[in-house]
Amino acid sequence: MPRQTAADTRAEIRAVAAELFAQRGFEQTSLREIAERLGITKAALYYHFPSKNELMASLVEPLIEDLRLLATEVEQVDGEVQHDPRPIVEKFFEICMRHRLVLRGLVRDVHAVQELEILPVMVHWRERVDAVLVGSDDPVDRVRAVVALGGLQDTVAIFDDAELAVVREAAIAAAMRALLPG
Amino acid sequence: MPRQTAADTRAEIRAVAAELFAQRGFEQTSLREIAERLGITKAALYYHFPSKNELMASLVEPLIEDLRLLATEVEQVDGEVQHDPRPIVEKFFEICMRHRLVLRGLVRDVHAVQELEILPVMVHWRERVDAVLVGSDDPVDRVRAVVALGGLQDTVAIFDDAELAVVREAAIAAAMRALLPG
DNA sequence: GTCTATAAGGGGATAGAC
DNA sequence: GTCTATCCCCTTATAGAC
Repeated sequence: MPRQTAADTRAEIRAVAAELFAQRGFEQTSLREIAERLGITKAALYYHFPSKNELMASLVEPLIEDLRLLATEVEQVDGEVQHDPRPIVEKFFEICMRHRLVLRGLVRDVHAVQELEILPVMVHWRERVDAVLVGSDDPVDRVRAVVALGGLQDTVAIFDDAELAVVREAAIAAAMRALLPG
Repeated sequence: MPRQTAADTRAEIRAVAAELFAQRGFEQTSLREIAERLGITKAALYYHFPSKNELMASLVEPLIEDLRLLATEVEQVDGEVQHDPRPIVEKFFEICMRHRLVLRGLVRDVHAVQELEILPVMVHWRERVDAVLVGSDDPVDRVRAVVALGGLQDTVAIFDDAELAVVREAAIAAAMRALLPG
């Protein structure tokens, strides 16, 4: 079998891109630097991805999809039975963990998010999850969900991977308390 | 009196820069665009600020100073009497409000923060406030402060100015609950 | 699949006229 | 105080050879 297939290179480009994006943000990561790390040239990147935006979008799409799935899932359950917020909070934390490299990149550079037009999409799904969590779309209620989920997102962005495993339960517990009506 | 003094222009540059930085992040805001909005040229900016970094630093310094004051103040009170976390949380929220334009810029582009070498400083003061709030510097305890203060910071970044006045009390209450030992 | 070479444009910054 | 003109670097992206 070949030592290096197109699929391999594509995966390696995505991995290096995700790492650099997490460190510097999208706009500050140049195709030159991605290529240098892989020992290939910029031009070679264009064989695998038609543009830098397409490359970025291929990293962000799985996060968007997971948020969309969470929102639609919790809305269905919400309509049928009395919901318990804890599983939703836990699932949101897992999504942040799974996509933490991309998330750090997004937090560090929202400009790319605007260019890719994913900001409205993300805000949309977050708002729908917020509404289920607090049972209302009034800002005065929603702010509890913003503090809870925003606090979790910051936790994933601030602590390193080893610490995250340790603080997981305490972070979710803190978010649950933030959610309670005052 | 003159229609346009140096101090006026300097203040206008800072105001426009802060607004653009909040929208786009630091690196994505070019001197060209700042100059265009003011109806002057890039070169004219260099009469008022020696470099782009100096201009950015002049926006961020007041925030840093307020964080430093908060940290040193709460550490002194902490040593003398049993502290009540609520005034600290309220003061942190006020600082976020006062510097919300700069804060939005920082959240959107941490690369400039690295370049200006203010990230270690901010992390330093945040950590010291965290330690006072939870009475420990163990990550498992500290994460409660990260969720609480991070949640407040996200609130200021997400809601617009009109909404912020309304959700203020609910946000602080949610942060206070996140802070409680689990 | 990857290369070299190059186009086209934006960035920060400076010199010197007015 | 602000201008015009310019420098040099870096960026994304493309054409065409191998």
